[in-house]
Amino acid sequence: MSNRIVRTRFAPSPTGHMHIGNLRSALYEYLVAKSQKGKFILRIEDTDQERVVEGAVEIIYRTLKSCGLTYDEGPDIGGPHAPYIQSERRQHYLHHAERLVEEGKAYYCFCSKDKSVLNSVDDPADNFHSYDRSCRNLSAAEIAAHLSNGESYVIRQKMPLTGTTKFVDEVFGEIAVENKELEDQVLIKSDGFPTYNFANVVDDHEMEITHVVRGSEYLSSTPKYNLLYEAFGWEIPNYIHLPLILGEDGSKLSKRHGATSFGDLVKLGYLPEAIVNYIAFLGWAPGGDTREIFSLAELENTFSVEGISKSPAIFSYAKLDWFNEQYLRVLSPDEFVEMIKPYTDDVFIDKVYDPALLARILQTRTTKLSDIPDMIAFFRQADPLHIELYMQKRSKLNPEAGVEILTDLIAALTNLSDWTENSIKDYLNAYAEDSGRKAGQVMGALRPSLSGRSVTPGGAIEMLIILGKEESLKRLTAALHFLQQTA
RNA sequence: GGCCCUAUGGUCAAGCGGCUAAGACGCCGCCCUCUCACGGCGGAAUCAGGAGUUCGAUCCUCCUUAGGGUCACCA
Repeated sequence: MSNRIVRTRFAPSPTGHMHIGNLRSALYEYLVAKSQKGKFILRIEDTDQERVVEGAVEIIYRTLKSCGLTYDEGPDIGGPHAPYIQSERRQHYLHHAERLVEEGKAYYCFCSKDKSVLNSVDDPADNFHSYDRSCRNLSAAEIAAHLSNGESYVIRQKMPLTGTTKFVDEVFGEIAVENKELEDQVLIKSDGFPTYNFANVVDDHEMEITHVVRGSEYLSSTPKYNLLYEAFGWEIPNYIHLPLILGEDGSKLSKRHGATSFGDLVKLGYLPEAIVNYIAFLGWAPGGDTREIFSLAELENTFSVEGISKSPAIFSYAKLDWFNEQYLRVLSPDEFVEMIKPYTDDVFIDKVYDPALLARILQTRTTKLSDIPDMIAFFRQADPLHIELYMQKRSKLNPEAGVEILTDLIAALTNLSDWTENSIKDYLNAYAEDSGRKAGQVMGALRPSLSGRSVTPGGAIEMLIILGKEESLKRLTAALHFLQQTA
């Protein structure tokens, strides 16, 4: 077994979006396999026909692709165990279940759905009781009678009534459960489809999955799976259960915590690489190494199961922000220009602007791409002016000084023929010196006049360039009029 | 409620019987600086509680407490 090639699988159900928890499972499944030169398999679990969502499978493909989690076998690329979609594997399940029936390890159950479902879901009296096993010991004649009536049925596994089932999880250690806690689980549903529980075991066995990696919400049902493996005489896989991801309030991460799907996060302008890097660290740490920025390839080299923690981790948007910033910062200027283009184009629309300069002032200031429009909206249209903008203690700027500075600068800049950073900078510095003002005061008068804001990305000079001479002078003039009328 | 799991700063966490208990995010302060950022430096902040075991417990055991998960013809 130890020499066997490691095979893991990501087995999502096509629900229409990729939840962060699912993606984290996929990532760890990938890493468990790839860190040991193994194979990573994608399998679609669509046994619940009532929940199939159009286009959901494509979202799964797209997400894995943009995260770099390439699989060695899967529905769209095939493989030795095709098909990789459970609904196309129907013939793989029934005969296995019937074999168990023949061997007396499973039985037909004719009880109504209502009976078994209502009995077990939340009872007002807070009682939780499982299926009463009333069909467990039907006689052959009774079964034949039900069958000839055309009654629908499910196939249930006969669980042992006594004893305990234990297994060793690679993260959580030994887990033991009393068999009497386990109910006679349904293997085949009345629509003929296998349950997830059953299909999962059959597929994992047939696809030779060696390491089952999944969230710890499956921990307590794992003994049921093991009992199935044992009933078939199949080898039980290694288990690696992952700690849960919680929302900031400590409850299971869900929509009310904000964006919780990969697609939502990308839409907000988080880079896939940053998301992957961050969720790799949710529930795992590389031990002595204090680095945090890891590419997927580096994770493949560093990852080990020993680093997985048992306690649940809280998903922190603040930390994700930091990761995203790190990835944004190390982009080359050209890459960054390309990346923000859709957002900046949206603001400038038909106006010409200098994308490279804009990118330069944004790159160290951007947390996530979707923040950009608000940060630069004033380039399109300045915010309304307020007199407070011209009252700055540190630079000793007041409205009177503002009037003087603007008056001087409008005249001078109008005559400045070389509208470039260097030339404007030289002029402004000279002006500050000549007029006996601090540069901060001059710039302090320009910033709000050009933007209507006291805080802007970049400095006054960059704004002058991006806005262009004409627009700049227009805004400065408007600001001067505002000050003259208000002050 | 039964069963299962978890417990180091606000968050992610290193630690795996002996340490002034790493590091990161966030927060605060200082420096840099035309604002804000970036960058640099510094600071506050943690072993849930109680019994054991041991010469010695963050680390091992038990109990308590607090969280979480699970009890479907959903995955």
